[in-house]
Amino acid sequence: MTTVLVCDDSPLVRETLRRAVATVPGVERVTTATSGEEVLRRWGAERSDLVLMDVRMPGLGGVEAVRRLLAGDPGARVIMLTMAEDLDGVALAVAAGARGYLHKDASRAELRATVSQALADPTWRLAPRRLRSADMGVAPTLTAREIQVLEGMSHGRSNAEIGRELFLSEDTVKTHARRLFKKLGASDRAHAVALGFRWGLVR
Amino acid sequence: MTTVLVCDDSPLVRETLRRAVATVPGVERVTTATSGEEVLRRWGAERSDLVLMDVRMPGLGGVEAVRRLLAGDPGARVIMLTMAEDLDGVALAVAAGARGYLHKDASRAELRATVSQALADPTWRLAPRRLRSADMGVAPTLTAREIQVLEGMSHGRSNAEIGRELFLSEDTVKTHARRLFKKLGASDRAHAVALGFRWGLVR
DNA sequence: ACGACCGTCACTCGAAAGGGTTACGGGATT
DNA sequence: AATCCCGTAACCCTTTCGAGTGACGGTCGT
Repeated sequence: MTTVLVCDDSPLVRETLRRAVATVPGVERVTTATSGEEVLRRWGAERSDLVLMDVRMPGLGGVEAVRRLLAGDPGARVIMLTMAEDLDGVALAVAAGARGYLHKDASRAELRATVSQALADPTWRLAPRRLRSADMGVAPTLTAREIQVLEGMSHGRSNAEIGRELFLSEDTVKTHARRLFKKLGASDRAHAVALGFRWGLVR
Repeated sequence: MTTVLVCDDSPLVRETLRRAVATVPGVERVTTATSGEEVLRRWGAERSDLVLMDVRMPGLGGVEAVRRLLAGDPGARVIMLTMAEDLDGVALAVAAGARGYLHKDASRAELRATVSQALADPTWRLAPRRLRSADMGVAPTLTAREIQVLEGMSHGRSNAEIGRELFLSEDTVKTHARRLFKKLGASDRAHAVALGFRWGLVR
């Protein structure tokens, strides 16, 4: 019985991953956990062949979870999930024994390929993958202009200021703003900036 | 005789690093190499206590150089140098046995601190350095209330909504908002949310 | 060639936001 | 005791935002 355990605190990401992993040939069961603590708690009773775990989680972080998991079971295979370019987190997790990592905005195909390979080869290590966001149905695609406007907002610029910076009229900036709000599902600029950070669109 | 080996193909970077490392207390000699091949070639004759090596180098890359170096001498201590956010390179190098990494745009102080620590403690591994925050100092301290308000903003709530949620008047929310803006140095709520994410105050 | 976006700009209008200021009771700190 | 910060609340006043709407030329894919 080949099982994969997906661990992420965000229900949205968790479900997306679960569904994607479930389509990998050979995977018979996908279980989920919402925290590192839960993974450790359940590991004794019910092990998985592969664990996909978020680097950043509240409470016990992904790195520490990997460390403890491998301390108890050196054979466990873990792939870390990372939102943006989380250098520290990934490096620490790999040092702790994670087999590799995946960006959360990887395509479904890439995700499946990596999971498939990790399951097929028990000695598999680190096939880094960086990819697009659109395929996961998670992160909205903003145009270059919209991202520029969003970045301006994240720096505390007013629409007029952003306009001067980008040589646009304030009205044009407002149009871009409205469009990116709609795409992100944001109710105002503060929300948009937050979502931008959460999707890794801005830093 | 404590010696450090700096390996980078760019003369400019190499010299800068050499001079910086030379000022670390306890370091008696700093040698340089321009390629992974050179490091391996000279390692038999003349070992160093610590190697600083660029991840990206022409010919034998930094990752492969680390792998081969450690294959011949498992006790060798290597810190990788990386230009930008080179997730793949760093992860691979760490997997290959590198003790840690440093951004090339790290401050002199950061570099020296890391080298110093690596030399002092032979078991040293991965003291991740987040340089974004390094030059900013320390995160401002927000009160619990202020963080609640900031979180409300990051969820796209208006002041009135946040007030209803926290059983406060809108005016009180505005007061908290104004105070947290001042603490963060934010010009508006969007900026405040961005700074909150950058400081790790909200997620 | 025909939508579907994208980038650009304009106008209106009501609803928020944000600055300044004041105030008062309570902790904590000095 | 004096002071500083916090939590609460209110008032005024100006600026900014955001929604709605319309428009026009360009590009891309079908």
